[in-house]
Order: sequence, then structure tokens, then C-alpha cells
Amino acid sequence: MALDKQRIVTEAVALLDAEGLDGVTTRKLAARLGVQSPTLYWHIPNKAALVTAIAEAILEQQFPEPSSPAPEECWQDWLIGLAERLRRALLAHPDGARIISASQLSLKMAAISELAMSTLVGRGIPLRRARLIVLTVLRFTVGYVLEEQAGRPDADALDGFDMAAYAEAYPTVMAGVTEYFQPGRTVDDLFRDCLDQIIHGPAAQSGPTCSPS
Amino acid sequence: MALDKQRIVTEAVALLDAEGLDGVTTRKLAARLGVQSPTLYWHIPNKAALVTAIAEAILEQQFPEPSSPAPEECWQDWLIGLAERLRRALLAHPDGARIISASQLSLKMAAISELAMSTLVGRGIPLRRARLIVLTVLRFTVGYVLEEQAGRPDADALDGFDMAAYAEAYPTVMAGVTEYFQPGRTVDDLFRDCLDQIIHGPAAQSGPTCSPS
DNA sequence: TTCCGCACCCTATCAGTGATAGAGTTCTCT
DNA sequence: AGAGAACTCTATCACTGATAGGGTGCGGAA
Repeated sequence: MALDKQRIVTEAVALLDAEGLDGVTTRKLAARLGVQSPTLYWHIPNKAALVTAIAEAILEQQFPEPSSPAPEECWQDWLIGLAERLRRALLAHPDGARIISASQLSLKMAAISELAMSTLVGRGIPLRRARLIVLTVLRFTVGYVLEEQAGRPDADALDGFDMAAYAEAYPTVMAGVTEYFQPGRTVDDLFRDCLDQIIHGPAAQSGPTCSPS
Repeated sequence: MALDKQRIVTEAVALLDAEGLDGVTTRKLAARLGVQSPTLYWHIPNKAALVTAIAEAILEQQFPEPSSPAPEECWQDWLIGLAERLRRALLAHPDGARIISASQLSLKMAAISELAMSTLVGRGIPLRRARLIVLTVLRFTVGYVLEEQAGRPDADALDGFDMAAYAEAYPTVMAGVTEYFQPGRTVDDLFRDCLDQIIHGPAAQSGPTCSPS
């Protein structure tokens, strides 16, 4: 089978799924492709470019077409859906958020921004506010998933960890998490509630009110 | 001079300032300390722990004491100030945001969360809302600075880049940035405006209205 | 005073990383 | 048939984080 950039990136994503970002090494990737590692450099300038290509592929997978604008639903719900799709794209692969933030100059990300901003402007939102909202939502989403995917503490870091002391030192944080997850709420709900906080503002108490404007 | 963990971390931060995160290598760090690299492993279990220690040091520098709660100012402004301090802490060193997000189980970060949440709860905000607000603000801030500090595209990635095509493909994004920075606004203003979006909600048009509740 | 043991630093070395130089090999077009 | 582009190879570089294991010096106990 011919070895082109397309096939390299596809296999790189598979390797990513199997071993995580740190496992994506030129040698392992070449081995999977039945080739020696220097060969990759004929098709790809360097590893940073490879990571960027992986990022584009991950986004492409969840946002194939420019993603249709909303038909008749309010822009708030639509934007929340967009952010949730983005989050799902990042969560779909290990270290997804790290990859996106490491990739430089993602065109796909720019396309998402463009789509979101133009949609909001089309709904009558002033340009500046549209920019602020979209920027806030997108960067929040990346930051959120980044922490969500953060390597769970390995055994070394955990043995010197006193759970009881932690709970005592940070009681409010502790109370906050136990309170939230009490009634069967999930981490997806938490993300959703944070988005509501951004988009609907302080008024919203979990639920799409979709006030005009 | 005795070589303890304190001195190692201090010198590591200096090395970070000089060469960025990728320049922080065990050998270079050891050389600066007048020592051989394996010596470091007597004081530090592995490099991940070193990065975590650097993260704590960076935060400590900007948040020395638990950071006094607000005396009489409204919590909105206080929280914005807190986020701005966090942003400044991350911007104060190269790759600051990357370091924070790479560090696992930061106690200093937990302390900041605790401070923020307990302050809001003390002002009468319900526990769940306080958690949502604080979580949103903190993760947004990290995501924001992360992109802010993202390596500007190196010359290789830039030569195949058509600025005109970019402007044509993403006109709304382009218009948004030129509009925003037109009247002498800075990136600090942009961050501030995004925070307003989160904390004051859609009503706020740049300016601390601080409505009750 | 001797001597054991711990704290600390060393040399030597490992496996693995991204990347380059330069020598084949094939495939296509003239 | 032959030139040259397209592609893959071997060999090697400079570095990385990390470990093994041997020293050195200073403590306190005998």
C-alpha cells in the first residue's frame, strides 16, 4: 500500500488511541506502517507538523462539513451544542486536548470560530460580543477538557497523599463536589452547567431559558 | 552551598525563564547547580515531580499567603482580580500555562479554589453556583493563557501560509480582531472582557455593574 | 579513638528520542 | 535506452530521562 501523508496520520491516530500522546513516536509509527522511521520525514517536515495533522484529523472526525448552522433553534442552545461536540472530539482520543493546544495554527479550529461567530452575528449579536462569547466558550472548553484528561496521579505521587487532610484543608471544594454529584449528576452535566454559566449568565439555574436578544 | 530541593526548584525556574520548558533538562539544570545530573534524583523522584514543584513555585510567587478575602468590595470584582492574578502568574514565565496543566495534583491550585469558593459562599452564593463559577473561571483562565502562550508559528509553518486567503476564508474572525483592537484595546482588556462575560453575564457591556446577589 | 552507617555526589551506562546525510532502488516520462 | 524524480533504506548524531553501583565525608555510638 502506498505510503502517503493521509495513511501516516490515520495510523498515528490509531497509535495515539493505543498508547497516548507520549507513545506516538516516529519509530513506533513507522513500525506500524511497515517502514523505517526516516522514511516518514519524506512526507512530513517534523513531528510538530505531525501533531498538528493529528489535531486536524481529530477535529475533522467530529466536524466533517462546516457543520450546518442552526435552522430555527436559538443560538444559545446551538452554541452549547457546538461546544459539546468540541468536547466530545477532544475526549474521543487520549490527550486530545493536549494535542489541540500543542498544534499550531489549526485551520479547523479557525473554521469553527468562523462558523460560530458568523452564526451569532447573523442572529443580530454585535460583532464584539459575538467574538467575546465564542472566544470564551472555545478556550474554556479546551481548558476544561485539558484538566479532565490530565493524567491521573500515578501511584508514586499518590502514596504520600492524605485524603483526610485534603478534605480538611479544602472543605468547601470537597463539599462542592460531593454536593454536585449527589443526585446522579455526571461530568457531562457539569460541563453543561458551566457552559450555561457562560452563555446564559448568572440568571440561569440549569436549563435553557433562551431569553431573546 | 547545600543542594536541597528548594535550591533545585529555584534554579529550575531560572532555567525555565531562560530557555522555556523544553530547555529545562536534567543535565542543564544540574550544570547550573554545579553538579552532575544523576545527583538530582537523590532529591527528586522524577522529572514530572520537578515540573509539579515548578508549578507550585510559580503560583506561590503570585499567591504567597492564602490571599486575603475581599474587605468590602463586591465578590464579582474580587473574583476577576483573582483570575487576573492567576493569569499574571502564568504569563510571568514562559510556558507557564503548560506547566500548570502538566502538573498533577497541585495543592496551591486547590488552595485557590478553596479560597474562591469559600469567599463566594460567604457572600451568600449557593454552594453549587459557587462551584460552577469558580470552576469555569479557573479552567477558562488556564485555557486562555495556554493559547496566549502557544508557540507562535515557526518560520517553516509560516512560509506556506497565505494571509490573504486566511482573511478571505474566515472574514468574521478577521473582522472581530481588527474591530476589537482598533481603539487601542490590549490583550489584557480582552481577557478582562471575557471574564465579564462569565461573571457578570450577557448583560454586562464591559464595566463592573456589580448587581446585588 | 575507632568505626559503622547514612547522606550525598560521582562515573558509567542504558534504552529511547527526533532528526539528518547520503546511498540505493524503483518508476515514469522523454 | 537513459535521465531524473520519487521514494525508501542504512548509519549515525546529539540528546533525553533514568538506573546501577562505587566512592567520600560527616555524624554518632562503641
